[in-house]
Amino acid sequence: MPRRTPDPHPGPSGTGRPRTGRPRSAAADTAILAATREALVELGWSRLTLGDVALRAGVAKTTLYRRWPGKNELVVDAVAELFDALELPDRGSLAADIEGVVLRFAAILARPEARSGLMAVVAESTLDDSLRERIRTSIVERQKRLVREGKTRAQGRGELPPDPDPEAADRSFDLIFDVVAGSVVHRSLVSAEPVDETWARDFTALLLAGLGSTPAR
Amino acid sequence: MPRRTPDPHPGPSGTGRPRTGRPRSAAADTAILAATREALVELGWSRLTLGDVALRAGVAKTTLYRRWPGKNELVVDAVAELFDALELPDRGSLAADIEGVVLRFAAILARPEARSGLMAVVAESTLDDSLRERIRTSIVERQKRLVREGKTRAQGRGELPPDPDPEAADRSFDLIFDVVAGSVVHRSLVSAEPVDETWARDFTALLLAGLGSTPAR
DNA sequence: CGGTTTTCGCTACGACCCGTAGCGTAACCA
DNA sequence: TGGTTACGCTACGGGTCGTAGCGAAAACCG
Repeated sequence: MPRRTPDPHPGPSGTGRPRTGRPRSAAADTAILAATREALVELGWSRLTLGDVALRAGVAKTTLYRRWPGKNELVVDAVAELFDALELPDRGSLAADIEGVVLRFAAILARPEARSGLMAVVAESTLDDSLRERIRTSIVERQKRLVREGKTRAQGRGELPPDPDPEAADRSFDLIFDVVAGSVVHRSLVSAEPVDETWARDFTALLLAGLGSTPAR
Repeated sequence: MPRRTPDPHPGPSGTGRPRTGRPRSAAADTAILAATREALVELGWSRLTLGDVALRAGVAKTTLYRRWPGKNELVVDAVAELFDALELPDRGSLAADIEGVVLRFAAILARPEARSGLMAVVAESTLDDSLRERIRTSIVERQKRLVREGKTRAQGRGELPPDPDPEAADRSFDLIFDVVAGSVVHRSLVSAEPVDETWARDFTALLLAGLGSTPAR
């Protein structure tokens, strides 16, 4: 179930994991990550303690520290699993696809474990390069696939013009990703107002046609 | 200098602040808020302690607790002051105005005290209604003025059509605010890539014309 | 099978921070 | 000059941190 060796936290000696000796329990990994999300729901980020997580997961606190360096990395992995469920629906038109993925994304962000966990680790990552890299590979890069998929699909339908060159295409992917994800996150977490069908429709209209055309459906 | 009585944290007795007795030191307020930002830069959110802030500010820890309920509220106020410096430049066209405010907003977000502080309090606010309200009034609502100002200015120039009714105008304000602020924040903090002139230009083009037209300048 | 290696659960520990209470002093007002 | 509130300081119980040390369990290997 864990999509990669959940991990490492390279043991005190050597880099690669040894192939001899007692293997680590995979069940413990899933139990710990589930317990982390559960604790995030009930306690939020600041009151979440690793001792409590270990208790919920039914493992010793030391076991937890053998696998993750600390709270930050643990929560990144726990939250990343939530976003892996995201998929891009094929509803026949670019507008309908965008509306669909916006609503699905918002549904994940509506869950308390995602709300309190995501922003907290982003905040911590501003002073921790390795944590930032972990977020990048575990969450950000993994979800950019949705933009690539959606855009090429729209180009195949003829709804969007092809990109002039690959370099411009990459810039375009990154820009669209930040605009879509950023807008939904900001609406949901900062403005703290619901991302409902009405908002998704208005947002999609703005993204497709820009400010120039008549706003508000 | 503090734009409102920095606050309350209503004393043990009564609601309004009494007009008798020794008044609170205004200098202490500014010193505490400055010390908070300083500590955010050096320590980040998680390692910031109120004892340390009090030490830097040259006040007793108890003084700090008499004015703010806790770390969350203190950081909200400390960060809010940073965003009050934001202004909307008048560069003659809607596109130039947007590019300008995006770059100014990004410049504030580039400061370490804003980066680590803002996301952290947003994370905490997901389980704390009063904190969310404090963020709303101290930061979010205060900056929406930029959108209102920019949009009405553009309508005056004839660059944007007038809104059909006030209710639609409000929805439009909120939408644009979330898109602009959210995109810049996401690019800057989550994707962790620079908001430079190139990105600001690309973003503005997308916001004005939408995905339909040829992307990438 | 006995030996090796690594993980696991458990306990205990010093270090740090929290948030509050208590007290004497300082500043302002009537 | 009293009355009232803010301030600095000290001290405290309570909680969490991250680590060390131990014996037992679980895999691999000759």
